[in-house]
Amino acid sequence: MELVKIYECLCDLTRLRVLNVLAQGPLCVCHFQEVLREPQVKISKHLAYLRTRGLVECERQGNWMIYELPAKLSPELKRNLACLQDCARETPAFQKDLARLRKLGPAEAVAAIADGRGCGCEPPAKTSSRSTAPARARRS
Amino acid sequence: MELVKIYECLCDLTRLRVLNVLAQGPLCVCHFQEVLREPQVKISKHLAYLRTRGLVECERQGNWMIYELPAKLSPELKRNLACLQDCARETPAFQKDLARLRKLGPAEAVAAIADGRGCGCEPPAKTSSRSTAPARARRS
DNA sequence: GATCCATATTCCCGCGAAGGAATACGAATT
DNA sequence: AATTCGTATTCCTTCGCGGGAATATGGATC
Repeated sequence: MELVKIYECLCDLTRLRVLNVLAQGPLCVCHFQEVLREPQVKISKHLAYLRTRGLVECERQGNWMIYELPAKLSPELKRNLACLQDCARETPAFQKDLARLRKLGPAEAVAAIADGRGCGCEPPAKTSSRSTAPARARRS
Repeated sequence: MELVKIYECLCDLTRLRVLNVLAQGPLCVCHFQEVLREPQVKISKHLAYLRTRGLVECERQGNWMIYELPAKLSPELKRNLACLQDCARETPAFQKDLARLRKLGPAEAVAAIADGRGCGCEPPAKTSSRSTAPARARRS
C-alpha cells in the first residue's frame, strides 16, 4: 500500500524537518546539519531512509551530496507534502529551520548546484582553499 | 510535536482504513469487523491506539461501543484527514471498505445512535431477541 | 446470580526503527 | 601515496509496535 509507506516516512520529526526544508530546494548534508542542528549520522541515516523509499533523490557534487525532492511525485505524495507544508507554516519549529536556511545565504547568492560556488559549509574561521563546493539552489 | 503524532497514527494500514470508514459516520466495533474483514482484537487494539491519541472518541451503547471522529479537530488533523480521503478516493482497497459499509444498510435505514434500532451485527441466522442495538449513523 | 454477548486487555513473540560510536568510503588536495 | 574532508555504513542497544491466543470486563438478559 503506497499510502502507508508515505506516512511511515512522515512519522519521524527529523524526516518531517528534512522534507520541509527540501521543499525550498536542493541541499547538501552539511547544510542540513546547520539548519536542523542535528548530528551528521542522524541526518545521513534519515536521508538514506527517505532515499530508499523514493521520497528524495541525491546527486554527488565532488565531496558533497546534494539531496532534492524527485522531479516527479506521485499524486498521493504531492498532496501529502503540500499538506505537510500547510501545517509546517503554522508550526514555529519548522519556521525556525526555514529561518536558518535563509541565513545560509541570501536568495540571490543561492548558487546553482551544477556549477560549484561558495558553500559556507566549513566551520567558522578557516580559510578554505578548495575551489568546488555545493550550494543552495533556486526554488524548484 | 503534534504533527508527528498524527502521522504515527496514519502509518498503519488498518488505522487508515478505520479512519477512512469513520469519516462516513460513527460505527460500532462489530461493524468494523464486517467492513474491514479483520479480527476483533486487531480492530479493537487499533481503535484503542487512536483513542489514546485523541483521533477518535467512543461512547457506550449497551453492549456496543460506538466510535466516531471527534467533533472538534485540530487544523492539522482536519487537513490530514481530508488529504487521506482525497487519496483514499483513488485507492480501490479503501473504496471496497466503503462499499461494504454501504451494504450494511441503505442510507435511509442508517439509524441514529442515541435511539437503538436494528444493528445487523449478529451472525447470519439467529433470531436475536435483544431490543437495544447500535447502528450506523448519519454523516457527520 | 448465572449466562451471554460485544468489546477490551494482557501476555507473548518477532521485528524494525531510532540513536550513537566507531569505522568505511570516495573525491579532492597536497 | 598520504591526508583531509564530507558523507555513508556498520554494529550495538533500546524501545515501541503489530499480531494472535487467551482471558478479563461490563452491560444486558434470563
